[in-house]
This record gives sequence, structure tokens and C-alpha cells, in this order.
Amino acid sequence: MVEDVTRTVRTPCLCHALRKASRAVSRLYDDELRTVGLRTTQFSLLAYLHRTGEVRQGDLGELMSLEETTVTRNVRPLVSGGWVSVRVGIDRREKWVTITEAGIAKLKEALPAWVRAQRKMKAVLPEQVWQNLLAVLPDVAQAAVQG
Amino acid sequence: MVEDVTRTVRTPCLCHALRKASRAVSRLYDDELRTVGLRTTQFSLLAYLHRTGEVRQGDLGELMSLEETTVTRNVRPLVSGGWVSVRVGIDRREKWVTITEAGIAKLKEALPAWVRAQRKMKAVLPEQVWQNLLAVLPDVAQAAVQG
DNA sequence: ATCTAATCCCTGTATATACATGTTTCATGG
DNA sequence: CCATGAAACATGTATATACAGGGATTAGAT
Repeated sequence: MVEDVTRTVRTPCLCHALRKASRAVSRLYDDELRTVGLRTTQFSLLAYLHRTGEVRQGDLGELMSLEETTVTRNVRPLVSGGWVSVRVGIDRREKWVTITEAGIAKLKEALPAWVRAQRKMKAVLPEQVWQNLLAVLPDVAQAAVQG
Repeated sequence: MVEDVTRTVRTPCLCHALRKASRAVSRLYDDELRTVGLRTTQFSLLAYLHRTGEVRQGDLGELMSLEETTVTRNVRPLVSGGWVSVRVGIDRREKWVTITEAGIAKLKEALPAWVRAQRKMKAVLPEQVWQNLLAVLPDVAQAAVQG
């Protein structure tokens, strides 16, 4: 019976593999970003908002595979920092999110830290693996949403 | 200046890619595991403890790329559920963690849910991608810890 | 114009995660 | 044997994440 469980579970769990790698890599990026007082999630949000311009809060979640309710909360520290501003839409149910000038400055300030982290990871992974991951991971996220 | 930031950030961020995929995949696994009242993290811990037998709490963290302080807290709901027990070591600073009989039963109960999730993901990913991820992700975690 | 259902977001609650710091216990040099 | 530092874990605090359920607003049918 015990052996039964063991045998089945021996197949590696994709979810666990992803989460474990996520934790380890996040710590490395956070180590660098800490020097400018940002976390990787916050950096990603700023970078994303900078690219897209003003976005509806719900769409932000969809595009980052984040629950709406999580977006609400993730945006909060950014608003507190003055890096992001939120306004009510014409449709007053909607919230529209924008990066502020201060946010753009912060993003610029954080860029070298992010580059260092990115370089570190690139340096310790075979080029093939690096390229492959960047190509494949978005599809994995997509597939899981469909799933 | 704005273009400057945009250009640099256009390179995909490995950390963001991993976290995004993690979230999406975790939701899929959690959807299944919810039917038996477990989360993917809890399932992974149980599965791990089942494989290894009694472990020192600190080692558990190391092997799962979890901070010690996070292990302390992740173990809590499992102890509350009666699926895991903790005892003080001969060296009284140490905590030794074991899966209980109830924990093994729970793991067995959860197995079909996990298999469903696993199959779902396998079904929506090319075989090559699936194999490659399972092979590569542990190395990524390892590399990040070294990094 | 009104009623109903859908949309969009928020709050409550719980887990997950990590860092800074604190506490207890052990090991080790003197 | 004692002092000091290291080891192992816990707590305080903050963010990240998600589900269940709730409130406000709008769209659509009648």
C-alpha cells in the first residue's frame, strides 16, 4: 500500500518543479532588486504597465495569469510608493491603472539590478536551456489556463 | 528615456515567466486537489515526507528550496490536519518531521486528483516540452541557489 | 422604465513566502 | 568549566496568491 503510493508519485510533479524553481529564482532576483526597494512582482508590474500604458485592472490580471483579487492587492504597494496611479473609468465599475512618472523613474533605477539578476541566471544555465525556457514557459502558462 | 527602458526590458524576464507559469499551473493542480482538501504545496510536502521518511526540518527546506522560516509555517496546517507530526531531536534545537498514518492515507486519497491534474497538463503540452521541463526545472532551481 | 442577470471590483480569510531579528541550545577554545 | 560564537528554529512584519462571498454598476430583455 505504501509502495503503491510511492510508485505512482515517483513521476515528477510539474507543479512542484515549477514552484520550486520559481522560489529559487525569485530569491535571486529579489536579492538584486532589494537594493532599489522593489520585489520581482512589483518590478514586473511596473515593466508591464510601462509597456502597455493605461490598462483596465481586470485585463492586467488576465495578461499576467493573476486573479483579479490578487491584482487589487499587488497594485496597492505600488500606489503607496507613488509609482502607479489608479482612476475610475467612465464605466464606474472599472479601474484603470497607469504607471506614474515616479514609477518610470523607479523602473529605470531598478533596471541595472534586474539586468544583474538576469545575467546571473543566464550565466549558470546552458544557452540552450535559457532560450528554451523563455520560449516555452509562456506556452505552459497559456496551456494551464486553457487546460 | 522612456524608449531606453522599453528597449532593455524587452528581453523576457525568466523570473516573471517562471512565476506566471507557476501561478497558472498551480491553479490547475489546486482545482483538482481541492476536491480532497489539499493544496499543491501540502501535497508536495506529504509526498516528499512519504518518500524520505523522518527528516530534519531544516533539511526539508534545503531540499525544497524553501526558507527555514517558511517550512515552519508550511508544516503547520499539515500538523493541524494530523497528517504530519513533529518531535524534538536529541539535539533539542532540532525538529524532526514525519508523515503520520493519517497523512499516508490522505496522500493516497489525493493521488487520483494529482494524477488528473498531471494528465491535464501533459495533455495540453507537446511531449517534448513536458519531458524537457521536468528534466530542466530542477537544474534551474539548483543553478539559482548556486548563482 | 424596470427587473434581472452579468460585470467589475473589493473584503474576509487562509495559505505561501521571505527577511530581519530573537531565543534556545549546542560546540569549542581557553 | 565557562564564555563566546555558531546552529536551529520561531516570531514579527510585509508581500503574494487565491477562493468565497458581497456591493455597486451596467447591459439587456420585456
